[in-house]
This record gives sequence, C-alpha cells and structure tokens, in this order.
Amino acid sequence: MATTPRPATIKDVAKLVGVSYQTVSRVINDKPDVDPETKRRVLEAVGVLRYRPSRHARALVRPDVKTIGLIVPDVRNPFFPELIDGVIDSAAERGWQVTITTTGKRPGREAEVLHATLRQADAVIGYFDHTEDAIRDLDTDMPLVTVDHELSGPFGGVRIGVDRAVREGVAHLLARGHDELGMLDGSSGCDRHRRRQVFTDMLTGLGRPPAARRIRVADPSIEAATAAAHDLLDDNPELNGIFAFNDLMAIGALHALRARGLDVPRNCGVLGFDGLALGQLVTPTLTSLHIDKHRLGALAVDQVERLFADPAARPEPGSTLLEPELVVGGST
Amino acid sequence: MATTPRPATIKDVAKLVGVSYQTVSRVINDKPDVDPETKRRVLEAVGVLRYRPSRHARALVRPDVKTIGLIVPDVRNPFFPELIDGVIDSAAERGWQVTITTTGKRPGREAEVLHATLRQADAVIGYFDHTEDAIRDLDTDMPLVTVDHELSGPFGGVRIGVDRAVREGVAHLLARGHDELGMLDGSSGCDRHRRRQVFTDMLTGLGRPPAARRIRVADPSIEAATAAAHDLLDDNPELNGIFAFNDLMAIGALHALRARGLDVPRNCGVLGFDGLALGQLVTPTLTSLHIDKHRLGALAVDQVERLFADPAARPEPGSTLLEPELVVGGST
DNA sequence: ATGAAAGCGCTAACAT
DNA sequence: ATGTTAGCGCTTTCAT
Repeated sequence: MATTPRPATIKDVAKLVGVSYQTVSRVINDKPDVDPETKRRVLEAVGVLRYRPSRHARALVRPDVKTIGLIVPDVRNPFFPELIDGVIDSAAERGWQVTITTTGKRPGREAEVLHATLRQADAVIGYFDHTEDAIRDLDTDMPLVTVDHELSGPFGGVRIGVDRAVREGVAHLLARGHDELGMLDGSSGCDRHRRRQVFTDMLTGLGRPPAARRIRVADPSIEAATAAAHDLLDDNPELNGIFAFNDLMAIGALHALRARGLDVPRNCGVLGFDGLALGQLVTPTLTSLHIDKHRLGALAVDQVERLFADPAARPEPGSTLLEPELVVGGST
Repeated sequence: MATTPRPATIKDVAKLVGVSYQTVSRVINDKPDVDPETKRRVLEAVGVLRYRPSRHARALVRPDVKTIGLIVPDVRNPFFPELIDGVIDSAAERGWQVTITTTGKRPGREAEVLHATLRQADAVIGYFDHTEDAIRDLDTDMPLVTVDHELSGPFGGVRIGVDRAVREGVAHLLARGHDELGMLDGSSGCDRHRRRQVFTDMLTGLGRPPAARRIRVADPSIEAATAAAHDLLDDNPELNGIFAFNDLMAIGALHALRARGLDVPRNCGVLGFDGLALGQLVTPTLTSLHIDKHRLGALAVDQVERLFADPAARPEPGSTLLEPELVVGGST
C-alpha cells in the first residue's frame, strides 16, 4: 500500500470507514447526532489517511477567512516590523490573516508583485517606494490600500504628514542653535523629496536658502548615509546640524560625525525621521520625528475594512493622515 | 440597481455580456480563440461588476499556490525579521506564499494559534518559546516544522547549535582575560536554560563552578536585562565578564555597565548570542555568537518541502542543526 | 443516526 | 469562436 501522492479527501475517509461522506463531514465539524462509535472510527481513519479538509472547498460553501496581502520593500528594515505588527494585530482582531511579500530584491517589479498578491488575497496593503508608472497606471478599482504613497489615482491610502513635522523638526534644530543646516535626503521612499522640499522651503522662507551642496542624496541605509555624511561634511565643514531623511540615515550621520571626532550634539546636531526603536539604542539617542507605525498599520486595515464593505468606496484624499511627533533625544 | 453585497461571479459577467460563462473563463485566463470584440465586452463587464475570480474555486480545479503559515512570538523582536525574510525568500523561490501570525500578545495560547493557523495553511513553521504541554502533546502528524525547539515528538524541526557555540564563546571570554564570569539567562526562548547549562558545565569542568548568585534570569529584553545586570553587578562587584542569553540582554548589560561608569571591555567583557544587526550599532559593537537567521528560515522551508513530498517524512533528530559562529566585536 | 442530492465558482475536456 | 458537460471537495437542506 504505497503512499498516495494525492491528499486524502473526505470521500477516502468515508470509504475506509464504510459510511457516507456526510457522516465524516459531521464528525470533523463537530456536529451533533453522530454515534460515538462511528465518530471514533472516523477520527481513526482521519489519522490513518492524514486527512485534512481542503480549505478551498470549505471556503466555497462557507464564509471565508479574509486574507490581506501586505507588500513591503524589506522586512529587515526596522521601520517595517512595527508596521507589520500593526497590520497583523488589527487583522487578527477581525479574524483575518495576513500574507507578506517583499519587493526589496525585486525593485522594478512592484507592479508584478502587486498583481500576483492581488490574485491570492482579498485586498492588498502596499508600501511602494518606487513610484513606477506601472503602479501609477493601475486599474483604480483594485482592493488596494497604499501606505505613505502619493498616488494620483483614487486609491484608498494612509499618509504620513510631512509638512508640519519637518517644520517642527527644523524649528527645533534652529532653537537649539543648530543654524548651519545640511540635509541627507533619501533616494527612495514613498514621499520622495517631499521632506527635502519642505526643508528647503522653510529655510528659504527664513531668508537662508540652503546651498545645493548642503544637500546629499543617498540610499536610505546606514552605510550609504555614512558615506554621504562624510561627503557632506567634507564640502561643508561649517555645518552644525543635519536633518536626515530617516533614522537610518541619521544613524549614518552619527557614525560619520563620530569618525571625524565631532561631538553630537555639541559640534553638530542630528535630526531623524521615523522614530525607530533603534534610535534609542545608539549614542547619543536620536531626536526624531516619530511615526506611530503600529497605528499606521491599523489605519490601513481600517481602510481595507471599508473596501470590503463597499468595494467602490474611496477615501477622501488625505482623509487618513498620520502626523509624526517630535521626540527629543540626545542628538540635538 | 443597488450594489449587490454578494461579489460578482463568472456567471454574472456572462449574463451581462450575453455569452456563456466559459467564454468569460477563457477571457480572464487569456486563452486563445476568443473574438476580440467579445473579449472587449467581457473585460468591460468585468470592470463594471468588479468581478474578481474566486481563488478558492480556482484552487479546487488547478494546482494551488502553497501557503506556509509562519508563527513567531513578536515580529518587532529584531531576531525575527531576519528569520521571516529567510522564510519569505525561500518560499517565494518556490512560488509559495507566507502568512504570519504572532503569539506574543497571546502567550499561553500558542496551541490555539497553531491550530487556527494550521487550518488556513498547508504547513506551519513555528517558533514557540513557551514549551507548553498543549503543544508538546500535539498530534504528531501535523505538517509542522518547529524552529529551535526541543520538542520530544518527532516533528520536523531546525535547531540552533548551542553546545559548541557556548563553549567557543566562553573560551573566548576567558582568553581575553574575562575570567570572573556571570550570566544573564533568558526566562523564555526555545532552548530555555540550555545555554546556561553548557555555561555552567564548562566552568565547572574548568574547576571554577559559577556561584548561583552569578546567574540572573530575566525576560530576554533590553529593559529587563538592564535591571538584571544591575542586580548581578550589585551582588558580584568582582565580575569582569558577562555572558548574555541573547544580544538584547547583552545590550541591556552594556547599558547597565555604562550607567555604572564601567568601561567595556576593559572593566567587563560582554558576550551576546544571536548576532543581531543591531549589535553592530551599539557602542562598543557586540561580540556575539552569530546565527544565520536567514538561513534558519530557508532550512525550515526546506523541511516543509520534504513534508509536502512525503507527509509522513520526519527528519532524523538533529539532522538540521545550524551552528552559530563567534563574531568578535568591541565588547570583549 | 445516517444517507442522498444540490450547489458553491471555477476550469477542462469535448462538442458544435 | 463559442456552448455543453462534468467534476474539483466540501457543507447543507431534505429524506429516511
């Protein structure tokens, strides 16, 4: 009796026990009115055959567990675990499950990943950092909720407030006496260059527009930012404050400053963005514009719920905006 | 014409277009032999009705995308994103998807979570840190692969080598002159107290068994470990080396030592376990027994594949053992 | 307490 | 190029 490659079905179990397969159905669903002895024999057969009910066949005839597909660039980027945690928690409250897909190793294939995920999930929550035409041009009717993304289409989305936050952060730097400011901007990320725009506008409004050489663009990682910070300081030795696109880049700045023997915040203040837990572990601790990432994930799930209730529903633009909060650490 | 709450089916589309529903099937599956004009009209109706093919009905009649359920305590613990990344990458290579569930907020319910996940996935990879009877006593026939777990049952599992690693780490501490050793042990985690056991045995073998007061048990988090490290140092001021259950606890030790004005590694060396990326960001960088967590995830997926090939397959005990590697940082 | 029959939404032969 | 038929594995009436 060789092991059948095909998984056992409910009928296989029924045949083995010698009952009709509805009886088996009753047993595995714990319905009443089954002879205890019959039940025992069915359960035994289930074990022997390694029978597991097909969730697909089941879903066809009963209300199904909803599945949310979550797409992020890279789960190892410490920003995302917290977001993921928020999505999972919120989904779990509703009895939904979450499948995660990453695009990091496949940039330029975000649209492809999105479509594949859409096929396996009831709705998708996506954080895309390469605003590609492929995504921008997508059918607007998909059950898609974007996170922190400036899509032109009427997608449901949750956004992170940038303008007020950056102004508050820069004002804080200035108030602490960091008035010769440079910026480390990220080369990818959802709101690409928006943070830089506000930074520049604000300083310009104050009558001191930043020279182009005071802004460096780099991959938003610690390593790339460290190198970029060195460049920045090479070209602008007078700097006494750095605004970084995110906390990873801010940490890179910290590394570069330490390597140069400069004290933070005495010689140079550093301001990050994101408020990663990580920022509290480095020395000095990071001052940052803190995003409640768990909440961000929860808000996205809320949007999904609205989409389920009414597939045609589209949130008002900017209806779901999460404002970062300045958390002052030791780096300013 | 009110919006039907029930999602549109292939038949709804067919009716609207005035063709048989198999024609619709052809269109949405991009089969040949469809009149372009018919195709156009079908696609239009698909848009109007927001029709999305049921993945369950599809899965019933075609080879299905496999789903792996991954259970971890807490995605925010930096150990897990790397593990998750390994699982996702490995699964993606095979065209499988991964759903993630966390138990952290529901300790004591690991068995419950496991069963729920099992119902929604084709196989489960689980990291359980509360070796409960409920899990220990589980039906041994489940398609379950445990990670770093000492289950008595014949589950497929991947393990982390402890003995050789701890010996190597402690030998390193001693070689660096850290010969008055204490340990911060974790109160949870898969191989609970195994690391402590090897630590104690080794020192005992060297003729210097550690006094009980030189070992503190705490929740394996930075905060709890910081407090525990203070206790440890209060009671053992002569210590010049600390072996921590994991990197988070090692970082806690670093915090406590700094708060006490002690220099690491001059006054006291610190050895961690896990080799988190995080350990390279703290000052000094952490010496740690590095686990290739990405690989760990990949190995688990390999086991799942074996389970799919032969549901009765159970790996040889210890057949899948991943040996940590000592990575020397600045903390020793 | 158990069986028979219908049908969930879809794809895959097999017609025409 | 399109329609007909069968059947995937299961739950649910409805009988018996």
